[in-house]
Amino acid sequence: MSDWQSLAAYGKVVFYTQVTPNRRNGSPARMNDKKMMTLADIAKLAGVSESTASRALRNNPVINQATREKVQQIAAEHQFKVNATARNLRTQKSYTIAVIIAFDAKTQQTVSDPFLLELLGVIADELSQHGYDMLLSTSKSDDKDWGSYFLDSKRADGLIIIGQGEHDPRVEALAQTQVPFVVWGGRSGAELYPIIGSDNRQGGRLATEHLLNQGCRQLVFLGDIRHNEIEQRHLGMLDACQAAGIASDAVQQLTCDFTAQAGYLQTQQHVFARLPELDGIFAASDAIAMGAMKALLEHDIAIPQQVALVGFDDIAMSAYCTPSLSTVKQNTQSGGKALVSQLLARMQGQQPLSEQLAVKLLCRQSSLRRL
Amino acid sequence: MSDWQSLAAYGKVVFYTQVTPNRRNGSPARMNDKKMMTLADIAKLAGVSESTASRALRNNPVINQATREKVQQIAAEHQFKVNATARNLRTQKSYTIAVIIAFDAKTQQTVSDPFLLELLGVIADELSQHGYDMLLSTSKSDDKDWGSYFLDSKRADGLIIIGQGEHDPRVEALAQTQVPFVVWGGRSGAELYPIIGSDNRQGGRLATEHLLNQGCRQLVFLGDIRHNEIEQRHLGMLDACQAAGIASDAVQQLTCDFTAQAGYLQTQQHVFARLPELDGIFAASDAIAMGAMKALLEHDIAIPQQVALVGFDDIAMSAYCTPSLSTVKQNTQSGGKALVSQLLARMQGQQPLSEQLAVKLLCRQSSLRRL
DNA sequence: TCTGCTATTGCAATCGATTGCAGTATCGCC
DNA sequence: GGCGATACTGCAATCGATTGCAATAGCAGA
Repeated sequence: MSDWQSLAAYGKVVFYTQVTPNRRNGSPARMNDKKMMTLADIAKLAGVSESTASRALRNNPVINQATREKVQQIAAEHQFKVNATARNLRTQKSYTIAVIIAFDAKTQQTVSDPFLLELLGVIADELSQHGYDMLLSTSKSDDKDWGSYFLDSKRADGLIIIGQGEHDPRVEALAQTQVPFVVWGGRSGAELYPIIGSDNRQGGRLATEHLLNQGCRQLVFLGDIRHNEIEQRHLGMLDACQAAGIASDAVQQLTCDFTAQAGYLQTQQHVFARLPELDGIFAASDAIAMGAMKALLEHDIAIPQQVALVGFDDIAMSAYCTPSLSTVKQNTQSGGKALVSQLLARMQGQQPLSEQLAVKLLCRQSSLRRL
Repeated sequence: MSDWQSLAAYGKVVFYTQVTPNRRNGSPARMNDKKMMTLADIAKLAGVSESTASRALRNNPVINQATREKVQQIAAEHQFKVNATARNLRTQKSYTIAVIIAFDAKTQQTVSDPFLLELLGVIADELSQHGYDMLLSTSKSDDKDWGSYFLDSKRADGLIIIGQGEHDPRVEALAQTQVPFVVWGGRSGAELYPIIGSDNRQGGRLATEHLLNQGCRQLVFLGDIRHNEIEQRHLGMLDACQAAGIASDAVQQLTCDFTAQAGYLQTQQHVFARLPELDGIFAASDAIAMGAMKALLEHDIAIPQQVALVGFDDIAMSAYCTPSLSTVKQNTQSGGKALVSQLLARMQGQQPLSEQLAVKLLCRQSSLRRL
């Protein structure tokens, strides 16, 4: 922001766009878009009643085949589109799912974590494949509580909540409702709603086992364990240590936001002090890991020889930093699919399911000591 | 995808979520959410007519202050939310803007470029601040043409089209309509619709001047100039070279998608051949630049001493790779704001404006030869 | 020719909120 | 006490599509 102050001088360049008079209404004979076609117009043109027209357009077999085709053809000719609002009102459905990206109240920043965005993309595709539109909301101006805003107002038929889910009272509240929703995140235990997420604990275990295999003995965990998912990753780390007979005080946990910057700062402030004993870092996200990597490299600490580093997520950049980042890959593809299919199932009154998706360790340069 | 085949063995773990009987309908006395409150219910409870209730809720001053407060209070007590569908139908507005991320038909991949996603976030915030909902659509299943799908069906009141805009016939077609829409991208000349974007040519110029200042003389441009924005960046590069009296054949342009992978591959395949003469690379995006950086480092080419590198966008990671990436920063904040405000203005019948936003060169390690 | 079906189509109510216009108090003032 | 103005409220139409139920026509079988 302040970065941009120097630009005040530039100002911004504004052009007046040349506009066509907008009366390019096709050939003179046809007057296509006079006002806006309604079903009634189509019915009239086809010489049938509105009800017949409606049924014909929806391909209701009770209507004579010939009639159906005729109506459909006329509708197509006039590029008639059913008014979604009217339909929604009548049918009491919106064919829309609201996706809510909830994030920290403190770091009032816009959705940023690359992983979440990747997941978001998958969800978008998946929803559209099922014929649903997607209403996106970053719960910044969230005085309005989501549930009622989207559901009671009939803006959406269901909710998908993603975003690093610190225990959110609003979600708990939703669970008391019969609102259909699913959450991306980590299972904390006995939630009353379906949670889809990676097997974070297993991920933490895999990453840590790998670090231990590489000979690391003094570890740091970078991440905020107040978040369910992160807590699970941390627990997985402890699991692995315990299994390997490593003393629990050999693992230090440093709280850290989901940004490269946070990873960088935390590393500078707390990690260097523990050198040279410290020899392994497990970061709760790739962004954090990349920040840590930067800090380490700046201080000429060899990665992975001196300190081995593993991240989480496998964002696109991970393979392209230097050294390339070892990480625990989350399967966004099946994650997005699961979220959508569970929600849809739930909307049809089925029993809600939680799913925990398998993860996979990708060993790259940042942690592989023996080639 | 194939990455995941090995996981078939894992399968996925599924839990049955324990569900409360859902009849936790508050205290026995009050029965809140029997069916679903409607305006009529509120009116009845308040002892006024529907029309009065409606006006009261909208704070229409024609209604007695006391009446208004009473109705509002009752509505609040019962957590009544106006049915958006009904309102939209009646008022013929949806208070919704559709954001369309159009992308290459060939690289059928989901929205991925970090820059676009950042922009998307800003737009989301901005829209919600103006009281609009945001309908997000990745134009993958785009047999349905956007314009009619969203506008004619009254799903949205306006369109924002972002995504690396290769000349898209669909956009041109939209311009012939009176559909309100704005586009993020580069000006190609005489568009008939408002385009908001960075001053890409200036950006290209700045980046190139900087490279030349650092002593580079043989340059490569990595990017697909069929995209307006990229073409402008390339033109800016040529501008700078010409101004500096550099022969135009000293600049080679290599077509490249918007991914780190593409940047990596192109660098491997075509850049190495031109070493050691080649001494500067200007990449059309930071992702591309990071791919190129990876390839260079793998071949032990010193950055910036041997080859200096500049990207474009200033995505979050740019500052945290090693060496940190010099880049041309686009101002997503004002970009998003401009898109929204122009669209809203246009929807109110105002003359559409195009805007070109100032950019800023950030010199970091990847190009700064003298410290 | 009459009855009973079946195949089609249309009538009219409905979804829930908004709003132009008309109706009813209430009040001031002559 | 009477009249017009002012301040509120309510009636009823409307937005555009969907759908239960009734209506009509056509046809076969008795």
